[in-house]
Amino acid sequence: MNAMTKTKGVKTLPLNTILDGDCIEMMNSLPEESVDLIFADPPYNLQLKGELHRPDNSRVDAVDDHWDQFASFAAYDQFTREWLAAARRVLKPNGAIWVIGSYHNIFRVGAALQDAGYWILNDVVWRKSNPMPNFRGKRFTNAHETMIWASKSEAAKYTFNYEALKALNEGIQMRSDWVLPICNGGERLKDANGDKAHPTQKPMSLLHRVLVGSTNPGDVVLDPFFGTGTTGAVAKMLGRDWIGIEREAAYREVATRRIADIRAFDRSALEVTRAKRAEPRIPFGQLVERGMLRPGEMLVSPSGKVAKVRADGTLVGDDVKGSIHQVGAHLEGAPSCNGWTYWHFRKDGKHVPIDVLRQQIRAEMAARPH
Amino acid sequence: MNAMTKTKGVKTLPLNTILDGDCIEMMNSLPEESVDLIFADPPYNLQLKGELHRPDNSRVDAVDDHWDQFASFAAYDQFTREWLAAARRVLKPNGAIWVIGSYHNIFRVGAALQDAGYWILNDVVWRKSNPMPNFRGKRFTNAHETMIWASKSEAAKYTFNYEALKALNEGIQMRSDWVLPICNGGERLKDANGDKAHPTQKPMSLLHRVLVGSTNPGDVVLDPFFGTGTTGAVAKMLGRDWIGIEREAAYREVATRRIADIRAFDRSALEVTRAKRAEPRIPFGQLVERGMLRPGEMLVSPSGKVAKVRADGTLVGDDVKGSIHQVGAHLEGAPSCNGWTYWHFRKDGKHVPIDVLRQQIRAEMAARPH
DNA sequence: TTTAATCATGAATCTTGGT
DNA sequence: CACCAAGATTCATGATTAA
Repeated sequence: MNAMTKTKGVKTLPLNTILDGDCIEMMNSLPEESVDLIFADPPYNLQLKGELHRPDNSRVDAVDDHWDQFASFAAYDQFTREWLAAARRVLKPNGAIWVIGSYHNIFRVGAALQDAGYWILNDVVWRKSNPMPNFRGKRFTNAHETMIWASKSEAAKYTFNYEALKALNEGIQMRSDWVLPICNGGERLKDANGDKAHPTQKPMSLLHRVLVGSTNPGDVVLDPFFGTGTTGAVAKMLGRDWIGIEREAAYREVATRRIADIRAFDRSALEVTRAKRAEPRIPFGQLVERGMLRPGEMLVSPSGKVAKVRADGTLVGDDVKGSIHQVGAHLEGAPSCNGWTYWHFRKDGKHVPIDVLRQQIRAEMAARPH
Repeated sequence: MNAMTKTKGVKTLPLNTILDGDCIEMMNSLPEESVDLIFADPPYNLQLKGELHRPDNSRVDAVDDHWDQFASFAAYDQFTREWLAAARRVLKPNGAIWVIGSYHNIFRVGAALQDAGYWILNDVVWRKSNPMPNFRGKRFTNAHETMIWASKSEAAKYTFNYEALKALNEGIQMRSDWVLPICNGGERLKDANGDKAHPTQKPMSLLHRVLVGSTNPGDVVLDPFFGTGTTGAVAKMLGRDWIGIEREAAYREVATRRIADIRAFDRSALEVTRAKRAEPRIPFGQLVERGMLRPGEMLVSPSGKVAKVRADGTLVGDDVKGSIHQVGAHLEGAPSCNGWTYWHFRKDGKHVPIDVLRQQIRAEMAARPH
């Protein structure tokens, strides 16, 4: 599945390929609003010290020389703002972006994201289980990196596979701090000399969690700083389409070989636990229509409130009538109420939530889709 | 020890007192280059919209105080730059600053710190052991806050008590992520009505680690957003001098009473700081994320039942899907099942319990406990 | 008196689809 | 766009109440 067109625009989307060139130019060559997710691992600006030289190469003596400091950060800021703008252009309205960085650059990236109109959803800390120690004992072990997850706008309906992430975390909702080992061992790519092929290769486990959590199978994932292609490798595994941009030929070659060796997981393994919201909606009245509940039958709540079922699928209680949710909320004096779990009917002398009847209908619908 | 003079300047340093007024004006009234450390917990600019209810319909008591309201990012940035400039003026040349924040404000603060000429030494993540959950399941649990530790300049000889922190951390060098509980229980200050005296009181354990690590006894610690005075309380305990600035009379009164009750070098201060070592709970999903098992791979049980691994760490078998424990229990018709010992994967033609993979991860964690 | 069950709450940018 | 209604959604901890 190469170079397929997925948009209505004139330009085609070069799916599952690595583009050779500057990330800003290449992003600007792609169709507008065409990708679902961007994962970006931009330069960390660690060479800042080197940029603290004047144009004539004289060394800056005073460390509080604001002009030089500003000039250096300003250059990084300008680069950041430009690639974030280009990224924004190719992102679908309901798309999202992840950016990873360290304290050297992440504050500037985060501020630029906000200034560009992105809406931060979380900052996520990758807590390294095996970081490099601080050898000189002058600072804290730099044991984490920071990722920012942001939607294109405040109003965007971003993808978040809450239930899948909760399942990944053994039933407890996923937190903003992820403990994962750094990339080493067999996963770490080596060049012909046996040296590491890329200085900052990210672990696949990190991308696995990002892509399972914020994309669906078939989505298009763009990585403008592709490096050795961890994003593409995990995207292929997980049945997502990907686009990489990388200037360095050596990285492109390593990434190409690497991704070619990846086998995608079969489709059924990619199905993840669905959110209830994705289930088909069943009006309460259908339970009455199908005879699962009889008009006139009394429902009870855990707190002992009662209401009577009417033929049109509404309830009537003391002083109130309306939907199962409205009557429940009114009787509890609560701002809202999920009537499906609140109301119970009597069966074999026991109280059973009416939600089990809804589940029966859904099971039937799944067995006979039409 | 009140109102002692510790500098050569004309102005005196109002040690161990709370100054009433705007933090910028009050800092500008202090002598230049007179304090050793600044700890700042500025407004976060949360920009909350409507109300939020827990699933049980109770209302979340949000931070909606007037002091956290800013008209725009630009207004917040200007405020930040002004107080950071004033802080810079009172800081000794070898002094340092800590600022705490969340993703709402910390990127702007960090960029402003760098622009003002501060030199970031570490960003430190406070990982909350008991954060508030994300009730609506729309994002990751916001389980951490970020602190930036910066010296006044790149050349500054900042204080870092490496050995003390290593001792606090059971002999292993202190990392940039600190697991500490939020402030609750008896430590949480209450007002006359029994409500929390301040919406964002920080735990003493956090300040303990900051002050042990980056000050010496007799140093002067300034907190321009004093609130209920956690910084002053811990400073007094640890034999450091402190200066607080706080506009709200109610907070000043609570802080004054609180600090008066503190006894220096209270043994309990040390006990509070010791973080409990987290139990190494390993979600099954981590085996998938780490590539130890592949989505689509089949697991078998001793009784011959089979199930397929999915990308989100759930299993799917005949007629059932869920966690390794749920699926095992269902297939055996048992009330419960230990999936770790029940399920086996195939390796070199043999069936190996998946618990072996969990033990591998635990062994890695034991070798590198943090 | 002891133990178990229940309740309260924390720096939160916390829904979605139809009319 | 506004408005309305359906209905989905929580973890750890300490205090309080019940047994």
